[in-house]
Amino acid sequence: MIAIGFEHHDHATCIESNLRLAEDKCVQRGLKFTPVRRRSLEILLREHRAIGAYDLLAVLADDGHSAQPPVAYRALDFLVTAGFAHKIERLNAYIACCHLGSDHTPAFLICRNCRAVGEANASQVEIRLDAAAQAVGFVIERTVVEAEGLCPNCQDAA
Amino acid sequence: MIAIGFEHHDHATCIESNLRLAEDKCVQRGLKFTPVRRRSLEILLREHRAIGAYDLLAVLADDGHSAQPPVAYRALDFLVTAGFAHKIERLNAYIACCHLGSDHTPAFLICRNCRAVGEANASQVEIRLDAAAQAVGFVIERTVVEAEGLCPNCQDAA
DNA sequence: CTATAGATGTGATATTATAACAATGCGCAC
DNA sequence: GTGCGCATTGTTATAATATCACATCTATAG
Repeated sequence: MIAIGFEHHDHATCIESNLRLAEDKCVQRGLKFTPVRRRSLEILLREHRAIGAYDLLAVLADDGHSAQPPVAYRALDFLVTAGFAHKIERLNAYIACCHLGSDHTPAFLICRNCRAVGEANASQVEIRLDAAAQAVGFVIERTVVEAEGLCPNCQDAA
Repeated sequence: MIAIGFEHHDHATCIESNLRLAEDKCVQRGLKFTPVRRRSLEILLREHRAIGAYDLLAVLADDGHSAQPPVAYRALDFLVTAGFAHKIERLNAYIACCHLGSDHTPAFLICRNCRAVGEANASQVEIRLDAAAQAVGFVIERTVVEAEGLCPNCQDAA
């Protein structure tokens, strides 16, 4: 299980390539990567932090888009459904996916101080939970794994 | 990893004994198990389902308590902090703990249809995540593990 | 008895999310 | 190319969840 998100990397390239990847996926699947949707993903990609729907909305509004909540929620819903972004339940906030497109069960490492979020693989977790679930006849459809704590930077600051 | 919550059991006894346990814990730790707090836990214990803060508030109001939101949120905060209840992040709702008092990392099985919630042990999950976290220097303080799906009853109904 | 800290009462407000319906645009059958 | 159908977007309103701020009460340690 490898965690991504707290290492340094070429961020401009990271944004570009993920946007391209998303575009490709949309073409493959016949989804419409409209300007608001594309721009929303771009905004999320600029951070490796969780962003609230209303934060996203504020940026979209600056761009000249309509500033009504459904605009942001629809874009987020599209991105999450397409697998381009995830919702961080613990924060009621959203983050761009960093293994864009590949099918996966993410686990998140959430800094309670700066809201930076790292993404790890939780497939092992899912397997174990599934065993427990089967024992009581429960069928799992989706799993949320979120660990809250302090990221390296915020530990140093403290 | 064993899941609890979907089996039949003597519910009256379950409520009674958990309330007594909570009372004991409060005495041990010098916490005040006030009427609103006790009643709130009782309300949560009556269900093995997740209850919204405003649902709880409505019941408290019927009892003659003040119907302002802080009443419910304070009681819930106390119960969660004491380990007598958990918040289900996925639902923004609350549930009584069913291993009351024992220190544990819970994992939840949440029925998306009836909101029934089973509690399993996630200590294995925590260990694995911790390994991934350490690799990037992240310190985990708390872990949320929530699986969403269909409980045995709701599978039959469908 | 009294100072204190924790608990509660209460009104206001912040934050997150959805409903409902009209208007627009875009691909496609004809 | 026209018009039909459907997904997307615009817009208003409102629902659901959560917190702030400050006054008042209560138990209890000293």
